[in-house]
Amino acid sequence: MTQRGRPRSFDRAAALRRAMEVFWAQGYDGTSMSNLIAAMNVNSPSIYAAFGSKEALFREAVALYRETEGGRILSAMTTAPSTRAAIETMLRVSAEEYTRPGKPRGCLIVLGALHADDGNEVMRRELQVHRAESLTMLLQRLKRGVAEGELPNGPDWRAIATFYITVQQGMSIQARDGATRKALLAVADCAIAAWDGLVSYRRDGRAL
Amino acid sequence: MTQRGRPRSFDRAAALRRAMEVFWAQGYDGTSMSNLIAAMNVNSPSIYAAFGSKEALFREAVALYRETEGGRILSAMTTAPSTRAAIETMLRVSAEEYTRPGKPRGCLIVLGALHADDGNEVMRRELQVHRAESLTMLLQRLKRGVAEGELPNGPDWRAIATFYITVQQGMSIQARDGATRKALLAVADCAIAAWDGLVSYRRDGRAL
DNA sequence: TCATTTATGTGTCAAGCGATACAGAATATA
DNA sequence: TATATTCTGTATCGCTTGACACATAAATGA
Repeated sequence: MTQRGRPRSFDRAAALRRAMEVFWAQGYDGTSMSNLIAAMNVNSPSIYAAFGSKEALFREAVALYRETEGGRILSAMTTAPSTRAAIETMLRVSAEEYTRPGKPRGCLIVLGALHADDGNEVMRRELQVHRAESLTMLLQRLKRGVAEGELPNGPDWRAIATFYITVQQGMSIQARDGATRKALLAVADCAIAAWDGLVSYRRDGRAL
Repeated sequence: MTQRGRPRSFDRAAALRRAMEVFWAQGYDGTSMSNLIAAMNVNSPSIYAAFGSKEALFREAVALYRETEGGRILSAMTTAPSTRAAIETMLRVSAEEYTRPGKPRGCLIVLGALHADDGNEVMRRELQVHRAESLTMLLQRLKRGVAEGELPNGPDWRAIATFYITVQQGMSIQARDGATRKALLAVADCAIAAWDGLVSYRRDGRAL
């Protein structure tokens, strides 16, 4: 029993990529079905048949973003030789991803649904969960460094992880405002400049 | 020749404050006239008579925000005894402002209109200008430190100013995601931990 | 007292929103 | 070839959006 009925006349994966870019550039609320119809070059009944709803389409777009763009940040982080290099790589690859020519600037997951207006509380919370996962993964990387003896046990690693995630998220806004790749890399360098001081925190929580 | 005609039956300043809080919480696009009518407790013809349009109302709301909430950050920065204290104060006051109980979290100017959907390009650009001004003011404070001999002439002060603004903007997103005031203050501490290293940058741009 | 001026509440406008009903077209199975 | 199945384009649904027309209410000035 193979495929029944009239075959789909458009490339579902390609259409999803287009949708992802529109959501990425304009956010969930800022993207209308008209925008999607134009970008995907697919009429709305076919979009609904293939993806279910605007909400479901956004969910798939976010999943695709995490696999592709977001995945490059993560994999770069996990293959780094040291904890410090992992953080540095995360920030530097983020700077590059957020300023790719021909692509929307900044991060879809950070900028996609920040406000809780009337109907989009669900999507906002889902992106919030994804953002929280980024923190968790960075924190796990730090704790691995501690477990392996690379890093001391004293510092507030959660605070440090939060700091670097905050810098990364701020870079999304900077990218949206037109910051160059070079400028974002300089921001990453500045953040890394804090590392040595942060790692050598004393018991009382103050820098040496 | 005093006031002619029927007097206004609502407090314009109070209604503007209410509007500001709605825009602050939901953004420009995310806020509908229905939301404003409900929050301000004023019917739409009266809103249009008093403020002109949704766009003009948002403009006034942003101006009010800058005078009040934003003003507290700036004045704290200008009265600081040293450049380092100015930056530290800016970040710490930001952490406090972004987590005031009973108020929307994060910064109206940072979060108010990030996307360029169909009709709001004008407001996005205006907020962008305001954000650029924040960078300019911080940079001027740094250059003052250099001029007064407090700081050396070598470091890329624009990059350093951009770094601290990036942290501040990232804090808006963190605040939106529910970060506690304590957590944001810890982020500020981490950012400040970078200061000494940044100030002592060598000619070649690498840390000592 | 009465014209003038300004603000108010009711009701509504055209346009756009997300989502579908429907009939026809294109495939697989029987 | 006949039938069942699935996708396509047209056209439109009910609803919300930002904005405003209109008649009325409440003030001042002559």
